[in-house]
Amino acid sequence: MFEYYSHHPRFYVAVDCIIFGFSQGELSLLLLKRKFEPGQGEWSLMGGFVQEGESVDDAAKRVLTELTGLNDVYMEQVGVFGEVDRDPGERVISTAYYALININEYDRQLVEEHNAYWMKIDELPTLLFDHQEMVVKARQLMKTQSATMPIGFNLLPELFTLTQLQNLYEAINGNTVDKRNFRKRVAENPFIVKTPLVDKSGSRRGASLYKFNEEDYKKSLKFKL
Amino acid sequence: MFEYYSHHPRFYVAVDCIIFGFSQGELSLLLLKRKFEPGQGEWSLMGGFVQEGESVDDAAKRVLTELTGLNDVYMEQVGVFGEVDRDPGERVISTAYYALININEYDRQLVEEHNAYWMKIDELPTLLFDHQEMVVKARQLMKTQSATMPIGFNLLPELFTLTQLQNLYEAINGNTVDKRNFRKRVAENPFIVKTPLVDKSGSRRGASLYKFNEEDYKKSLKFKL
DNA sequence: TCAAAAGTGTTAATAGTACACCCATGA
DNA sequence: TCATGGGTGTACTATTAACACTTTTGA
Repeated sequence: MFEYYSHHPRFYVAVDCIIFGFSQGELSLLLLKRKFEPGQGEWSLMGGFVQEGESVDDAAKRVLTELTGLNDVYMEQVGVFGEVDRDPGERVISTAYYALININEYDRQLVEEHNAYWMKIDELPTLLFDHQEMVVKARQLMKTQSATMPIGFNLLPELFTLTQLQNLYEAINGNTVDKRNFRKRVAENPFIVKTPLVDKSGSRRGASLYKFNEEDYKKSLKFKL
Repeated sequence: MFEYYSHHPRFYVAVDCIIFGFSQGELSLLLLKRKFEPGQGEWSLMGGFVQEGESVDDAAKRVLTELTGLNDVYMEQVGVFGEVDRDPGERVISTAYYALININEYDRQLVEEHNAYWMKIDELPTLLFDHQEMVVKARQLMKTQSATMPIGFNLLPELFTLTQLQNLYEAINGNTVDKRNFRKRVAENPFIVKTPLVDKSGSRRGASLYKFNEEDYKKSLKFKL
């Protein structure tokens, strides 16, 4: 086409996914024990190569679906990792994305086929290449974004208790907060609404179930917790 | 090497730079009036292709130096732009970076050779491809980062008055703030230190010149303005 | 009846915002 | 002497943080 492009080199372009899940008050990542070279036997993020006719964002979605069977998952771009020797096999430029999934809803068979396991975020194994760095950056970004965007709900079931929500925010921020202060903030948030339903599984007394009203949020696009 | 890679397509990978400058109380971007196809005659960001043996970050630095003659410039990655048809000539995956430079210190001849001009940030021309989107994302990111990282000083001379500093923060945040409140915040910041020097160019009375103590900042890595 | 989680208000401390006048100087 | 930008303090408001006991109910 234009001569402008043709003297320049071309590169393999990949995507890698930092897949967050939440259960039992703890954040986890879905990691692969690699079945192939390079890095066979090592732990890595789920990744894949960008294809012709596919945007980078779409490649990330495809790769996530290949592993989890899920569509319409919340994903955000973390950044480009473009060091020359980051992959010892060949030069590959990779874009990291984080994904937030409901840990109860993925396709267990696909995950098993890929040799993938949930690992608690504070007990992660050593990861190959620069995947460690991707995870650090993804955690940081997710934490920042969760303060001003209602992304945490992607990690919870549609109906959740306030204790679950508080545990989630504590896990994301790596702190603990006072229960009364937390619930006061929730009460001030017009998009977190109480349902008449009660979850009896976590206590004898039972806890009210809440949901996030996404429709109303989309009208205002303001969120704070 | 590994067969793993070889079936996958390869892509041109580029970088584009959103170059911020500050003078007369206004933020500007350094933009090119393109001398070549595709997009000849249109306005664009300064860009270039990643080369073999060069990291993506290094490509961004090189491209910035090609235009401005400056080294050691503050740059941050804004994100990957990977839509299939974003460049009508060929498929190019581009990573945007923003750069903050002291508007008094670039190489004017190089800039002229590249057909580049400073354009006020609120009077930008229409940009080609998805460069508009890159600029929006860069402005947003820069604004966010300037609240918690001492990046604004890259846009100022080493010695600056408090009025200049206030004008800068107002330009970044798109607001105006009370002078006394602003100066109170500055006084609480241990890294912004008064020098005995006075700038008589902006007023009859003269204004004290301040500097940012980068050494002390690096020891604490905490910043707030 | 008691263990275990749910639920509930008030007060103090801190941070942020609003506001107006005098000062120093060169032309 | 006066026009211009530099410099300063206080009172009010809003937000955030600290803190402890009662309720419900199934085992």
